[in-house]
Amino acid sequence: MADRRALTPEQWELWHSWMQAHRLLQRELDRDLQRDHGISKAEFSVLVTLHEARGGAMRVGELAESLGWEKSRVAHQLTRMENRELVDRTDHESNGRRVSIRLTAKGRSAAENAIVSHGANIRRHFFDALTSDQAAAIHAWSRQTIDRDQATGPEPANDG
Amino acid sequence: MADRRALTPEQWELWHSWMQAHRLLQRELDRDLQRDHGISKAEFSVLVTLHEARGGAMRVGELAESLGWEKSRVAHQLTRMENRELVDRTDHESNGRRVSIRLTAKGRSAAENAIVSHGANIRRHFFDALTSDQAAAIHAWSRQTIDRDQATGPEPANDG
DNA sequence: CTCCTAGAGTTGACGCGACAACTGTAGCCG
DNA sequence: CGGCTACAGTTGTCGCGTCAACTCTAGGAG
Repeated sequence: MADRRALTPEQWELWHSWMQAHRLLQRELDRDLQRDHGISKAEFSVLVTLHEARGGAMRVGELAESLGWEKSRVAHQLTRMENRELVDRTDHESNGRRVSIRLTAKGRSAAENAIVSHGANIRRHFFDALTSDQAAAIHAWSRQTIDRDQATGPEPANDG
Repeated sequence: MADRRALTPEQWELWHSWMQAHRLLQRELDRDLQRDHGISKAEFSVLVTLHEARGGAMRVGELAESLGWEKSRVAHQLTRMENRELVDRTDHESNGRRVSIRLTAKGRSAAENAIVSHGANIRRHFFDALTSDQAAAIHAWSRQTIDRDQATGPEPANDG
């Protein structure tokens, strides 16, 4: 079934390029965000998600679901962000272990300031250098990969 | 209704999908490699690069150049791999600080065992979900991004 | 009531990756 | 010779991300 050599040299080259390009892009965006707004892109994602939450508060599980992250990752991230006073955790009154996550004033303003410029950076570093064919290819692969993963291993908590 | 003015909703969706798909893929590949061969993909990259080196030895800088990694990253990785007895560092004879990196027997066999199955996993999780047009588009973007990065930031330490 | 389980959330350990600061050697120039 | 610089490599620190193990609460079965 499988060839002796699983991939051709061209495929290895493609693979290597793809990984490296992705890493370079991530580094670039993270640097920009850090320099201009003092936050990382993981922090950005959390801030924006909270900012868009109606009521301004979410539970950890909702955040994880909405971000597509594992809960433990969210918990760790929130710990770091709480230390930096971007969010706070308030015990949900009388509701046991449930916790409400909220933006602090600092977190809110970081979210609002960062969102436009981060979008502009993504555009500059990514979309501007992308043909529509390339965008379509990447999008198709991404959707497919996510769908396949959800089909084969629905590990991230999925209420249902 | 976000303040997401810099990018269209479709672009944000593409971006978000891509980030997540990439992470899922990496996790999948890393899990497979860990389960089947007891190594990570970072370790795999180093092992294969050393395995293909003529003479079986490389210096840290060559490794960094060949992998497209920063030297500090290589040094940290080598420390971990040395602890796990996958490689060893031998002082280059009488040549001051220069160091030769070599595979151990364990490292060599890990490399040889892992390469086919990792290739097969990459194919299964990545290439099988791509048409050749999509692969070409992704390859083009990757090369473009890497070239652009090398043009804009070749690090001041490298050139006089 | 007590035990048992399920779910939400947290924690610790560990590896990856980036950056900055450091060590040590070679070579050059006064 | 002493000092300056360039370069190769290492180290420390920190944030990200995963996994496994843990705590705490609620709810159900005996």
